[in-house]
Amino acid sequence: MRSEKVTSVDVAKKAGVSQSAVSRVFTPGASVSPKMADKVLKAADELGYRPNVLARSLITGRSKIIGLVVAYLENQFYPDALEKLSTALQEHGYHILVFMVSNDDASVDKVMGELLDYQVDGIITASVGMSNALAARCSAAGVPVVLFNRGQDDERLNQVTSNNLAGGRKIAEFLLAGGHTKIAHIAGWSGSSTGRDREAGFRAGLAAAGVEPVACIDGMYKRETAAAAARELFSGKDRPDAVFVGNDHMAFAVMDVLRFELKLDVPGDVSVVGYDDVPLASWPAYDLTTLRQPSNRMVEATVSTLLGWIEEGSNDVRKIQIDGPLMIRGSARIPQGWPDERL
Amino acid sequence: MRSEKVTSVDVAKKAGVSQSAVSRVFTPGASVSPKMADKVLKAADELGYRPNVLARSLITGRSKIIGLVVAYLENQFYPDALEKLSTALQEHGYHILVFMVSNDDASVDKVMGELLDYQVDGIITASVGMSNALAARCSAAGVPVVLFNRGQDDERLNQVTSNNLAGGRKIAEFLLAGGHTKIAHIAGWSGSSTGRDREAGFRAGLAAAGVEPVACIDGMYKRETAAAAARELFSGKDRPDAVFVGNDHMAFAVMDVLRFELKLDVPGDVSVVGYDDVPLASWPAYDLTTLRQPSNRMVEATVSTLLGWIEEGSNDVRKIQIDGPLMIRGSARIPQGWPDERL
DNA sequence: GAAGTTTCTGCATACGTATGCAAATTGAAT
DNA sequence: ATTCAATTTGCATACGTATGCAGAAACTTC
Repeated sequence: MRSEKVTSVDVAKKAGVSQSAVSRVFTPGASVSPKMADKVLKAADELGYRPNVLARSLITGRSKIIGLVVAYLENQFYPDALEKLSTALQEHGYHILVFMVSNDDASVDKVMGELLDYQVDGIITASVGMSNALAARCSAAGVPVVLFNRGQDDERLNQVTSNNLAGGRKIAEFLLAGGHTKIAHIAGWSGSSTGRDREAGFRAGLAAAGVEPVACIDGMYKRETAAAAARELFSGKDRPDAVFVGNDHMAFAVMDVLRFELKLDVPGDVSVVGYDDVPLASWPAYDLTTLRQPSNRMVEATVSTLLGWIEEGSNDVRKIQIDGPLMIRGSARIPQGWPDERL
Repeated sequence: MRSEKVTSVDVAKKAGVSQSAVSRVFTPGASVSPKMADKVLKAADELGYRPNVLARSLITGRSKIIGLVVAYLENQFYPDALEKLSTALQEHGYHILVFMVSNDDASVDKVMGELLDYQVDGIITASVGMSNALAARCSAAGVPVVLFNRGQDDERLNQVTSNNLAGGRKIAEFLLAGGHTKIAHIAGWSGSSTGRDREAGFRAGLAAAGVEPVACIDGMYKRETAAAAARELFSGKDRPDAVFVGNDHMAFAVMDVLRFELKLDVPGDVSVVGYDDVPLASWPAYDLTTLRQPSNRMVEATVSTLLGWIEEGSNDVRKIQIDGPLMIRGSARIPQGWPDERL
């Protein structure tokens, strides 16, 4: 009942040819005559032979495996990205090996070690940073890294993000145009470039009109933290009339608190704007105005960067920023005559 | 700038021992003297040596890779399960290789072939069925399979589900006790055992009280299909006063239609009950009454089954059903004195 | 049909590790 | 010190595949 592996040697024997011939038939671009290919494929088919990827990778140095490091899948943005990444890579013959981490350096380091043990051809980190030591190790091992939705200064790391600065600014302009005067921000985790950049862009946008946010709290990209922040900001008498929340995942928590705990009307009493445009944002229950991170294009950029390094030996580090439109929906007051970018 | 692999041979040379000695130091349970271990570990450390998992698996026949086949991650139940599965397996030294499929046999067959090429130690399919031919191939290859959240009659396939029959019945009883008289069902995909079992249990529960559902539509586990079904069911004059929706993901779509398109009150006009208890179900915006699939225990059962086959050579096929409680929330009328199972 | 060119094939070896076997070392017991 | 057992080590080989090299075969061209 144990497995009965069929190897290229078996096929060779059955077809009456050499093992190398079999190998060549299954290696795209190798030199084989049609006759040979026929013979071999027939034998292979009868035996149910398929090349062993692991053995192959031992010799080619290519495993066809991409390591994905991710901290949590609760924020819908990430499963969505994972699905798209996996599908896109699959079309190129690669597959994703998943590594869950908690977002501290020790955990990332440990996991990344295991990752390299698998001889992955490349690494994608989703919303996870890397220590410099680690970046050095990957670089030394010749394994390209793309930070997906996270920036970092290291000169060895590719990165793909949305244009968070521009996005933050656009949201500031939108809220100002809507006539809001007391504008707050529940920010993304300050330990992340995305959180910092969105805040910086947002502040810059307000500052251009001589405005300052009435409050700015780190929501840590967590529902609970964001909810607590919302309670703090909006319980008092002199509450803000608008809030930009650092991502949709937190924005949902904030809206829940505003509506169901504090009985405030959104957008009547408070305008709420998020960031990401996850599928849930367009569901009528939230109908959230939010800045879209174009995950399709981000995935595309990630995959092409990675494959460029792996298959074409590229070695220019790319720091890609992709602009996204503001998705205007019902959770924030819409300024008179504001152009809808989606049109 | 290309990679400089350091192998066990390098370490052996540096430590002045044989390659086998190095191998043994890194093989748990092998016979090595403390002195030897010290020498080798020191050399390994200085060179930054780590064993090559792929080369190792070539010889041991164990890749430490588990293939996960999954159709879509939009339904929050699956990313949640994926996260838990991955974390649990990681603790045992295994990792998940992801394969996305569309849910038709051809796609599954193709992908499953690639899967076996990677010499995976085991396969988990999440909400995806398998052709018999495929089951046979996995079995012949000695690769254990666990169907997660999907049942199938094949005698070679392990499976872990919630008790869908009991769950469906429990929901019927709950709705009947609430005094509902016109009860409809927007069912899970009829091509899946979960969809069929939930419906069967639900019908049985109603039948026990001499009641029949006023309507029963296949929602295909898709938002759009479920929404269309809701429009059809609830647009007319003589609308149902309760609906059991085959999973939470569809139930959210149904609630959106009821509230925002048809301006009906939930649960005032219509009671809605879902199935899964994904995190979103407990958010106040939906506050969905739903039957919990205990994903923690389902994951635990999946992992222990799989590891039993892989590491202990178990070969009894397990068909595990796990009971879950009804999570009573605000989307359905609560019968007088109905016991809260969670207490 | 001979010479030259191109295409194809088999041989041998390599990838990085684990493991059976026998030799070498250690330790215990006399 | 000597014998015997137990432990540790190195040697050689195997896992399943890809590929450089040289020879064989096929095809051109005159």
